[in-house]
Amino acid sequence: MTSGTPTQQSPHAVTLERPALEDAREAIADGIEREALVTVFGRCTVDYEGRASSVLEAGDRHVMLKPDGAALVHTDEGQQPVNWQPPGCEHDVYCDRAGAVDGDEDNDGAGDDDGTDALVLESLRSNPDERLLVRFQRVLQVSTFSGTDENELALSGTEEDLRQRLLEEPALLEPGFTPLATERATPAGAVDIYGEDSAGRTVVVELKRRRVGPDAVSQLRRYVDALTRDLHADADVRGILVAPSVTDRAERLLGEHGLEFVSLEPTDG
Amino acid sequence: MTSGTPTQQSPHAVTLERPALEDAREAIADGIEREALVTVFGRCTVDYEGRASSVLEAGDRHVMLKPDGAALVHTDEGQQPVNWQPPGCEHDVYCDRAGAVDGDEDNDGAGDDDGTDALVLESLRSNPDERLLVRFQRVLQVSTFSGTDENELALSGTEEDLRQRLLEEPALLEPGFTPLATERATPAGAVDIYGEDSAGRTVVVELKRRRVGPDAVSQLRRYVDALTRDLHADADVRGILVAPSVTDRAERLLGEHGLEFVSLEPTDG
DNA sequence: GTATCTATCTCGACC
DNA sequence: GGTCGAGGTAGATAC
Repeated sequence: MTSGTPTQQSPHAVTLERPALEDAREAIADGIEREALVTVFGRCTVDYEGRASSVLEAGDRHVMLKPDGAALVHTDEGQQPVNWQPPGCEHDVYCDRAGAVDGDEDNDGAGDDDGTDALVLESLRSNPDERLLVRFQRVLQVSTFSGTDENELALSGTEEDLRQRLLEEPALLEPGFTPLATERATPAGAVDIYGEDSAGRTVVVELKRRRVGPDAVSQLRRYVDALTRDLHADADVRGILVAPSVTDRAERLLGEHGLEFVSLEPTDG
Repeated sequence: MTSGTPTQQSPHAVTLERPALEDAREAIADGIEREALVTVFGRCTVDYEGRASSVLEAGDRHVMLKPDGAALVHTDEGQQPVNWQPPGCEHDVYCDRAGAVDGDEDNDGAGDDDGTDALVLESLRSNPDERLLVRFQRVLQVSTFSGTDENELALSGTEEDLRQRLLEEPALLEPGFTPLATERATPAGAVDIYGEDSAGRTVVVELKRRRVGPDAVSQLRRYVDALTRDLHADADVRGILVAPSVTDRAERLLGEHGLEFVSLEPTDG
């Protein structure tokens, strides 16, 4: 909760269990207003319309609304939400009397005693125009969470680490290699490491932190082609792919195009 | 909750607010045991070690453990979890007396009155070996959720829809185009649509549901190269990229390699 | 299991 | 804003 404003209270969580839909609506609206993280669990349908479109019939799901405008709908399976909306969206919540949902006519669940038929969460995005609609027939829990989170994730073992490693010890590529630039621009994009071998030939290095397939080889090939044209028609440009390993198809592609491979891990481990 | 076993009770949510760490541990262990979806909100540190490694210092975060073994750690920002574990992991929860965390020596929060220093959630994966450790100094809420979710997401507007559209109406590509196969195998991978134009020339079609960059052009190029070699040395193989639009760099690449582009959306909208 | 490719990819960086 | 490439990408599918 990076909303560490001076007015930040101590961290807290407020929960309603089996609330009437109108009470749930009020708690959610209040949570959005106070820029809390809001969760709702209950029986709902989900509709998405935008770049693609989707429909999800009734089931019990967990919905999270973040103060930055993100929305997540999770089932009990999978790491990914079944539906979502990215940060920057406008969240809205309201009760809907008109939206009777077939198959749920006999309102025997909780939250149906206030005359409303459904609690609707709406999340809107522009550019592209996209809309996420979660319609709850029954709400089992609503929570709002506030807190502080000043720290950021420190991640290591990335491609950036691999680059650092190679720049600090260029001989890991091959004896006599001299790095001259990183992120060197070419018409085909920026080259990871640009340098010279012991014979003075231009070397293009493409780094990948993990085992690579044909895509990485094509990428390296585009860089080599672009640099060959950029320098001289008959320039001798070597292309070297650096990664822990390559797939068979990628290895064949490397051979076909006269490219090389050096096995190296992001970390010394 | 697709765990729709015959013994499935009615959907329910159980919540503890500001529990002692040992009570939290018991509720979480019970939730994991009953294959519920478990959430924990509180002040925690997060460590990940595996393909890469990461450290996240103390802050208030929302953790979700799914019955399929997935784990998600969410801050109040971003659509993506700050740390996670994929489905298939083993979840474990225990209280830790030894793990005193610097900067939190004066235990003034809730849940510190039972003599334990931290509540630890551990999520283990094998192949690759990866470990996620969430250590709570303070727990503000624990919830366990159960329910039923029989329905699956129905998504449209995908690349598959684009393929269907083109197969039903091949003239959308160009008059006289005849599709002969989908997913035709080549040494470079499977071609989306393989067919013939009105002059009997082989046509390779690569589909993308959205605006494409250089990667898609390289992919198409690999297919055309592979098929040219596969058929005859002097075979005339056309490569056509079908997508809503292309970037400038991709367009230039298309021209360089004699490939073509047809603008088409996944849906008629 | 490995390999390949799609994705409402998300995210950040750079122009 | 668009473009580009990385990602602990995840997820599906074919081998």
